[in-house]
Amino acid sequence: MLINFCQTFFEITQDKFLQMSSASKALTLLTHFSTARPEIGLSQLCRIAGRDKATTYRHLQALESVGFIEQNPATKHYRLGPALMHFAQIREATVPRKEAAKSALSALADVTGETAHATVLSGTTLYGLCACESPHHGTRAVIDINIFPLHATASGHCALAFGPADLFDAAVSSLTGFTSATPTKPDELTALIETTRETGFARADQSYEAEIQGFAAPIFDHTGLLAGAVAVASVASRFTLSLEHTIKSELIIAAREISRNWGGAIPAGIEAAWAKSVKIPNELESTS
Amino acid sequence: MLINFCQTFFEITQDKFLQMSSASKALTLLTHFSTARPEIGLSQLCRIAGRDKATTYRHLQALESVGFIEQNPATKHYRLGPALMHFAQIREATVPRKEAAKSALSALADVTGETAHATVLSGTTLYGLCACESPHHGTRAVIDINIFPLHATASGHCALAFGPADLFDAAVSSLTGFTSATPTKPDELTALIETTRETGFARADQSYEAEIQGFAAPIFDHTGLLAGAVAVASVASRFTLSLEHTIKSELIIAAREISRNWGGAIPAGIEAAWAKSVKIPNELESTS
DNA sequence: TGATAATGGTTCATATTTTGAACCGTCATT
DNA sequence: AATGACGGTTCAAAATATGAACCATTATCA
Repeated sequence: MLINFCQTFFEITQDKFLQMSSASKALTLLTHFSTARPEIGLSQLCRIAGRDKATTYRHLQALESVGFIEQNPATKHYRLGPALMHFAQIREATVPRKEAAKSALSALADVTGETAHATVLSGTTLYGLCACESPHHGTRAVIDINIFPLHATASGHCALAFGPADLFDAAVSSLTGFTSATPTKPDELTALIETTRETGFARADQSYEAEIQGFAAPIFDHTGLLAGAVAVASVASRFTLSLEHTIKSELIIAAREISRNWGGAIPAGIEAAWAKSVKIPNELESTS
Repeated sequence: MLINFCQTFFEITQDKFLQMSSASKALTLLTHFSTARPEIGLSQLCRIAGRDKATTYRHLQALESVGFIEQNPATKHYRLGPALMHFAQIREATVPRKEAAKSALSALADVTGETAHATVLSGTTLYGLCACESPHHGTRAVIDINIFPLHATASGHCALAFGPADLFDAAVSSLTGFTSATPTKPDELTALIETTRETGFARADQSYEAEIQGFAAPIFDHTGLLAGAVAVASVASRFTLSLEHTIKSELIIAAREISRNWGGAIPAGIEAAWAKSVKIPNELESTS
């Protein structure tokens, strides 16, 4: 998100820097490194970051002094440093993934008044990670399944839409019919996946359990690949357009937060799809 | 009294920070987090870092704004942030040191039956990179990935013996005594370093933890300079001359392999020292 | 319970640090 | 030999960092 922000709103960043601390300015340099562009020279980085050479140089020196950046002695280009490995290990020990998802799910369940849950993709299997029920209503969805069928659940459609391509073969190989609405033909499934890709959300309209409306959004981890999905299961009888809007808005927030906590970020394409399918802006928590 | 102490302590630390950039000062706050102390409150951190509360607070804000720190909403304490996972991923993709070291460490742990680990030197700090325990014995050393004291660990002695000269000053400035065998006088440390240079190995005889014998060999990267160390921590009670011989032989192999994977090579002088202190030839895989 | 001390967070005048245009030396290209 | 791109450096001007004192809450405890 930070990367997108910096690259997209490039002209604004100069103004932005006026109220940034020096440390933030230096650290922002790190966001320009990626697996696609792992090493950057001084002049090149100045151009990318849109900042003065002397300043950029001093920032790099500061970052190098604490091991966040190191210089390739052969090319004089800079790259991310070894200290990052060290701190990442402590971070992972401090905030394990499940723990990190819990707070987001709790908020999601609380605001929507419905049951929220998160799933994790491992190979071609989608496992339930944890669920959070809202005490708001007497009737509510109870998530007690461990393995989520790819073809019949909203989380599964997210995985199929944004995960590795080989998932589709795995899905069509067992198109079990759970309800009358379960997609049991490959074409039906393809259409649902296509809709999911267009909107950034998956919707399962009583396709796994009758009376349950499922909505899901994808989550990504540090590999940059789909790591799982976050979903809300609501009772169909009290479903409204207003609730749908709330669920979608909150799913975006939750998907962003969980991805962030897992060291990943929502790809720009999905953010764009969300922006189109949900009208309200969602930059609430940035640069607070 | 307490005030006096605080002020003198403060002036000392202040000297250390005089020539540091603001960004470095903010980033050094991160070094106070560890698996043993994963969350730190504001006041507590001020005491640990010996800095002003307002300054520390602003530094934390800066770090939080870029995701290097986050606040536990429940306790208001600070902990390492999610951005570290992101950058560590890119770093590892750029320079896959950890991956490169793993296989060698695994073999080292397997053959010696003891715990093997690798450390990385960044500035004047020696970080733990990864550890590999052998399932061979019930009791074994457990390496809590952390910062390795230069004066008290075998890896540290390797760094002092074969790394940059300014490490020695950094080491003598904090000669903390961990056990009765910890070298706490510069002269003692100098002697140990000298032995390390002569043999090409460092040996830490219960100088960091009681009952732990540490052996280490230096590893070098593409810069031609010392990059870190590879070490074996064995339980003192089952230590024998035969095991020492095995450890040294295997350390040579591991140090060569890791250095090679990191784009470096063992300097001829150290190879010569090894040849003298371990009788069997170890030129098995060279110039293949 | 009420007094006390510790906590996280904020303010503002002071002065230190950061900043960037211009500069230097080197290297590869023309 | 001229050119331009590169990494790196300098110094006056200006934005930024600093810390003592302050506020509001929250333990702590007599």
